[in-house]
Amino acid sequence: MRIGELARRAEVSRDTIRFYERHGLIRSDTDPDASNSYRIYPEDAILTLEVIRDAQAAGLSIADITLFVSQFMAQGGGAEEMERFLDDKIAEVAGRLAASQRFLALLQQTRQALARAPQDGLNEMEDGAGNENRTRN
Amino acid sequence: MRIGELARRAEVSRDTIRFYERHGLIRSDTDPDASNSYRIYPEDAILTLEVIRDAQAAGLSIADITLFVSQFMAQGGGAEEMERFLDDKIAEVAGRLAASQRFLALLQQTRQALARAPQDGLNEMEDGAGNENRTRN
DNA sequence: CAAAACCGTTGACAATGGTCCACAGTTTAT
DNA sequence: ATAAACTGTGGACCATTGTCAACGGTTTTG
Repeated sequence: MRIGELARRAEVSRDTIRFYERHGLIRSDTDPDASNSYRIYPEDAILTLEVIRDAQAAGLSIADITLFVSQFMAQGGGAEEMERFLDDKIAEVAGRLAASQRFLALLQQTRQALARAPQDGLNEMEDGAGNENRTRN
Repeated sequence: MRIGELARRAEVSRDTIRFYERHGLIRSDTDPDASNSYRIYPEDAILTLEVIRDAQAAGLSIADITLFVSQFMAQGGGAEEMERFLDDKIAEVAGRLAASQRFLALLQQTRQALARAPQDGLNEMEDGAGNENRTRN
């Protein structure tokens, strides 16, 4: 598949694909019996792009994702270095997940309070949902 | 409290606090009966900084957090605009949360495969954990 | 009373993650 | 066969989220 099709199917821009490729996240080849310089992307590039999306949502940098994808897509023995890396990232992502859940709850509380009291602001929020307002600390 | 104490207690740098303040996330006052120009931060700035941390982990930009915090910390009637904003952010964060969970599972699978097969790479991963490898799509 | 630690302001710098533009060549549709 | 759509390359540019260095003033500590 060529870059345009990949871009359409994975819903990212061509420039983004090239950016990822420069950073080692995606791989492509040239068709040897072609006179052009067009690059051919494997089908699984779509999957890779989906993984990249999720990894970014989980807060990983391009550099980290590069490392992960190379391990994930490769056949390569287990290095201890890689184990440490994965353990680190698992802890990191789990932490961010917890923070996101806290924040989502806060968003939802705030939304509820707004719906209940379209007039007076949010101080209607009953402290029954983890909102211990430790103002005096 | 002055900036140094806030920085220590909330575990962010002074520069970061000033950066947030310039962007309207944090508020402070000057002590009127003081000859200096030192700013005084309220106790709840610590809470605000904690919320900022969670919100960032959840993927919000500074601009979005500014909007949210102003609504969250203020007494101000419910604008429909704010309701739309909150609904948007709830959807966004929920989406990222799901993506993060998918990615965390992938990380854990990869880690497991690495532990099980320290030699041969990951192709030992049995497809029994949501790894439908739709290469031909 | 000094020195050390703190404070505010300004402006430069940096890393990250792209996006855009101009150019020239290639393929596809009409 | 010709226009429209696609492709690669190179480099400039952008927003975001801070961080750092320098300067002069203030407070606290020894």
